[in-house]
Amino acid sequence: MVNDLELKRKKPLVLEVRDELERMILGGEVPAGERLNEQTLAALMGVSRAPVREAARSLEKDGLVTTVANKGVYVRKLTLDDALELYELRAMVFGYLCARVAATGDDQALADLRASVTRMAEAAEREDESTYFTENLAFHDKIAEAADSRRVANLYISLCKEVRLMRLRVLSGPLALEVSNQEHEAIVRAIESGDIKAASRAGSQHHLNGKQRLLGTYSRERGAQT
Amino acid sequence: MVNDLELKRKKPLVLEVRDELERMILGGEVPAGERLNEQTLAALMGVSRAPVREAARSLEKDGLVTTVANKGVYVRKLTLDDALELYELRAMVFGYLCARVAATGDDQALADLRASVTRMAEAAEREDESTYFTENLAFHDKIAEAADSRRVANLYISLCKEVRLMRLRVLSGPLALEVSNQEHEAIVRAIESGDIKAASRAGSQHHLNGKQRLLGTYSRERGAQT
DNA sequence: CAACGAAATAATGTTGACAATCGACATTTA
DNA sequence: TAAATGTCGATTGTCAACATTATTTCGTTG
Repeated sequence: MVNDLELKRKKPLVLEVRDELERMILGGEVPAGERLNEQTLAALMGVSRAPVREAARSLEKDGLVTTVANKGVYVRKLTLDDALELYELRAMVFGYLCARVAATGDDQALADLRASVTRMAEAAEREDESTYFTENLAFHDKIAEAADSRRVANLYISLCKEVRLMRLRVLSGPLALEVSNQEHEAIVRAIESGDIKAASRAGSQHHLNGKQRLLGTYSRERGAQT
Repeated sequence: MVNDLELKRKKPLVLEVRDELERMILGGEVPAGERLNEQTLAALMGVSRAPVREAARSLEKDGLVTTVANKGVYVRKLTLDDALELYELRAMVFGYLCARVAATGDDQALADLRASVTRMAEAAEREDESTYFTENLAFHDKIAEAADSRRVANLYISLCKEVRLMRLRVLSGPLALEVSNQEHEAIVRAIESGDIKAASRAGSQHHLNGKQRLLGTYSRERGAQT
């Protein structure tokens, strides 16, 4: 079976499958707790089970799925406590990354970060949550890249994906976007000033504030439901 | 005792292979940077290539090996900078774990920790580095367990294994053992007192001190070599 | 003699088939 | 009727063989 999709593939097949699965999970196409059937997925993507297995193991590495022996892999279900822990862990790691960026100051990276903040400000102005969401992810990825520490950067990116499992739009409403981007602004300023401690604090605080926002939305939802 | 073997066989084959590979790597049987040949290892252990592949991917998850597409998996080679970063990351994560143990205070766990410190003190007294080394690992694992946060605990255990890739005996000499165990004592005291901040500080400081000890041995070695 | 290139070699990537295992349902028995 | 047990179906775990890719070797050529 020769199709154009096969001709298009330059990347290893496992990565294709991995990205597709990740997209399905983070996009919410498969609900949390759902089991991923190997041969069903393999047939769906027109590949064998082996790449699907490997991709699933790769996703497990990022905490997106959990594997149970002889039973299969399940989309991870996050409890509120799990999420809160992830926020604290992310805060620590992100603070570290920001500190490193401040220490190794790269002009090009800083310019990119500034531009990203500007784009987010514009999106916030237009109340364009979708664009803000995408640009927000890119901003954090840029900092991870600029920190020049692949090990920690990968960890941070993993943690961000894990959090997305909850599928909560903590950043909703024009005010939330505005406040969030002010924190980005503070982070960039701290990095620009070269103040390592300040950069660490600003980075940590950003995610700790996110944790508070999460708690806020949760208690509001619980209050509204009951 | 054939039954014991049969029962042990119940353990998933992949885990058997994984543990064996991990032992070989951390034990130094295969040097850093060496390529792991799939079929050679498979033949060596009397299994197929599939379990070896999966085990290798599992080790990659823990940062012990790196995979290069179409080339194979290599035992990870740590630079000094990598190691220093790992020490800082470990310090943050361990501080978090200690804080959680202090917050959730479990009497049984605390008793175990105290007993562990006592055993290390005895080993240090006897200048029994091997026993101290083993008990030291167990002590840190116990804290990770007691923190009741599997996600972070797994991360911490991974980081510890990664550091061991350098195969440096930072803890050598009776004085080093003594000093190190005083830090353990301080950690346990902080946890017992329920002072969350103090526990976090003591935990972090323990690994930051380890970082300094690492730097010390490195500069000494470099000085001796040149 | 050096340098380039093609064939040979050896390794990983991928596949389909077989075996082991688990959960569910049916059957038997007290 | 309820508990225990046996059987069946579905799914993961494992294997050996094939395809593809990277490396090495060796012969040819400038």
